[in-house]
Amino acid sequence: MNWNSVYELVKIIPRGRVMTYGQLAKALRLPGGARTAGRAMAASPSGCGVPWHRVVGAGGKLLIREPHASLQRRLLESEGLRLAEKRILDFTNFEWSPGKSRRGGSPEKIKSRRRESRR
DNA sequence: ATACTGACACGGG
DNA sequence: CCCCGTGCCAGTA
Repeated sequence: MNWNSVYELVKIIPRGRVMTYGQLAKALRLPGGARTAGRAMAASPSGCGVPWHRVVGAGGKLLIREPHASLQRRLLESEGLRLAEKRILDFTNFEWSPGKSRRGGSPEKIKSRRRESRR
């Protein structure tokens, strides 16, 4: 599969922001949903401009296992994100969506938008 | 070719 | 709040 689209989207995730696999899948309309997004990220070339560490599980959960888990945590902390043992604290404040390129340092509150797509 | 696993998400206990 | 099971697609053995 051509994960190029996925990588492109991941590349445009601003520093200090994160996106979930599900969101990625929805944005690109990937068949299979988050699973496919996860696969794409797993196949993402290391150290090639793809900030894979900015992609996390739903709710900001850190699903990646070692040896990349430590690296991801370190990178996220480096970007100013506060991390718990298994998830990102205040994740809702850092969740980024394409189109809402809101730069300004302090993320605004995100409205509770769930279940938008209803066939 | 089939079977199993995997950087997921959601529902239920 | 936590953990477990299922559905999904693609890649590898």
